[in-house]
Amino acid sequence: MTRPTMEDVARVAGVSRALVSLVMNGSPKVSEQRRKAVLDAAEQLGYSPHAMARSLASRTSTVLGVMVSDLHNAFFAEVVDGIDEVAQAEGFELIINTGGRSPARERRAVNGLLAFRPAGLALLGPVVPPTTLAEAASQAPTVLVARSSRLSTLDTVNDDGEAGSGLAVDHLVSLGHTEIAHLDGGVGSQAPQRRRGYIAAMQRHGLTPRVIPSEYTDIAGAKAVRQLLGQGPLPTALVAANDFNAVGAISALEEAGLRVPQDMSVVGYDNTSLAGLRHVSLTTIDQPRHEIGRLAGEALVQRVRGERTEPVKRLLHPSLVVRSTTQARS
Amino acid sequence: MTRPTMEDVARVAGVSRALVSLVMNGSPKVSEQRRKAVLDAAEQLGYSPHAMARSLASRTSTVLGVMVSDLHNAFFAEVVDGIDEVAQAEGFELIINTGGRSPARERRAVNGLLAFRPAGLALLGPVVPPTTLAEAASQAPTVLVARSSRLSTLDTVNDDGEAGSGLAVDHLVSLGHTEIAHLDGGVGSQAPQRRRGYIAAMQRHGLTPRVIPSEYTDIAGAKAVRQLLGQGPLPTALVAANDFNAVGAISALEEAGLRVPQDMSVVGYDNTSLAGLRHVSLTTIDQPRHEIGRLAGEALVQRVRGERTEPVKRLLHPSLVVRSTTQARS
DNA sequence: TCTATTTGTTGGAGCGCTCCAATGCTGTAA
DNA sequence: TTACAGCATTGGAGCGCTCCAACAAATAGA
Repeated sequence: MTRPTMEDVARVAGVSRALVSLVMNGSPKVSEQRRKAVLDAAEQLGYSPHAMARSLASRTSTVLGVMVSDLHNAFFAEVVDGIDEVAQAEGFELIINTGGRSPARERRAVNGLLAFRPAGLALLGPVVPPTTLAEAASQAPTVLVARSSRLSTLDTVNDDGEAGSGLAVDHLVSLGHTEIAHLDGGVGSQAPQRRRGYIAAMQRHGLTPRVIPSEYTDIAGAKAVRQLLGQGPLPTALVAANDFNAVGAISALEEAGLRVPQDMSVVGYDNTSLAGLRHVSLTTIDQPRHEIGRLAGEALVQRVRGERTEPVKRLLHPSLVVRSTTQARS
Repeated sequence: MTRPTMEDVARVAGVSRALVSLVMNGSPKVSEQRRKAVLDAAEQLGYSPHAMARSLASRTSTVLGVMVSDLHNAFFAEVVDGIDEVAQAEGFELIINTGGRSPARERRAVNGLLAFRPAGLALLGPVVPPTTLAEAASQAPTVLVARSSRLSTLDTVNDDGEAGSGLAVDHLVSLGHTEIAHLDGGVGSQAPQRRRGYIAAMQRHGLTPRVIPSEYTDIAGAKAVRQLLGQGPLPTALVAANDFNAVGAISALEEAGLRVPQDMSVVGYDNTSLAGLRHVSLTTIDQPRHEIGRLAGEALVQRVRGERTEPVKRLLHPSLVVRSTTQARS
């Protein structure tokens, strides 16, 4: 199981180890004849360079460390996919671990990544304190996803949750709605931004905001609606905290004999695969998850290459996806 | 940005580099006094060992390579999560890349992982030909997930798709159903197993199988049902290819004025987050995704440690999750 | 013709670590 | 006293590679 080394290839090809190194790195100053001899020998022996030895000797790294706070979450899985796309295109490898939402575990995860002296670090939805972020950033170029930070050593990439809620409100207003309530995401990440965006948009339109406490689950969405039903005058439209919350809300509405969208329009948030099902067909706000990943990857690569030293704080524009749960006010 | 090395720590602590190495690896034969001096020096300098240098020098690796054919797929994301759990517990790191469902890209992905001389390799849903699998397995202990192989050098971990469909049929039969059709998954992975399981279970109960061609999407599920509606006598129950297919089927049934489960029982497959939504509340078959990941991780660790040399072919038992889309035949 | 320059090739040092044989040391038995 | 453990500690070789200075050979310029 012991694999051939550069030394072995050199011996078979009848050249020096240094020449093999040049060939492996595609140096132009190698004669065609020798290059062929080396490649043949490598092929014959089944040789491929040892990435760690190369990294050690060259004092460079092609590894990007990725800490995912929660891989269960489809959002992060798609972000990783976006980072991976850039990494593959630019010749980097991803080394991933997860933090399990606990600051202590997350810290250990980040240190585990740093032990590989990665070229860069991407932290997806980290829950560690800012000092830990600063510490990480001092060891390797770092990009933060789904968490903002004012630290000037960190790049950040985020969805503009405020703008997203604004889009939802604008859409409903354009359909003639004026009584629009928001089912709040509570402690969920991005929930404050979404609430602020909702309130700001309502005020911009001269309407009165109405925030119903809820959470990022379908159960909570249903509960919030049942509560709303017992509270006097109903709104004609809902801006839900996210898609799950929206689906819960819709089923509670239907149970109460209200039809969506005839009696109530509902907008979700996230454009999960759920929203696209024809059975659900939910009007929602699309967060460009893959794009977020790609931008995070690109930000990292730029820093690693020294093409940029200024921090980048990117706020991505979400977009409205109109499906069948919204219609003009009757 | 250049980090301290063992040499630096040794100088500060006033000991040799070798002693620092012993301390870092928790050797028992180091005096308390020196150990403390070393740890203090390390702390002061912010030193942490260089994982790649360690790996190179010790000729061992703590890296597990994971090739995911498709990270978009929630199934694989959860499997990775399971592998990660074992890896963290056993002191391994995961290095991940994706194959994008193309054999050529997948091959490159696997070679990229092998360049790091990982201790083991996990291939999740690979589409490469068996020879490539054999090649990979000859370089590092390898476990295959969501793909079977008779190769004796490979461990495999799979869900028992045949048993899963069998559970669905048994459940429906126990509810008094005899006209049970299967919406087939076509070219989807595991679809043949599910079909075979359905047919075998029907025959076991002395019933006539009826397979309707379809696919793993809600659109296809709806289409298959519309086709079924125009084809004479209806079954009273459906075993769908997967959850998405089932949801599509249900919405087509409802559009046609049939109620689920009163007029038609429907069973899904996969127990995705979708199925659990109260709005959907789909009776389905649960694949132990996390468990699959854990077992894959464990299989790998065992091989890496040399605790086992025999190949392991694990077939996990899926389980039935009864929700609201099935009821006794009226 | 002889010296410069270019081109292709090579040996060796070194990346940060581990591991082994060898070292000095203290304590105990003869 | 000498011999011999037993123990903590150390120097050095080496993991597989890169990179640099040095080199021989071929080419160009005078």
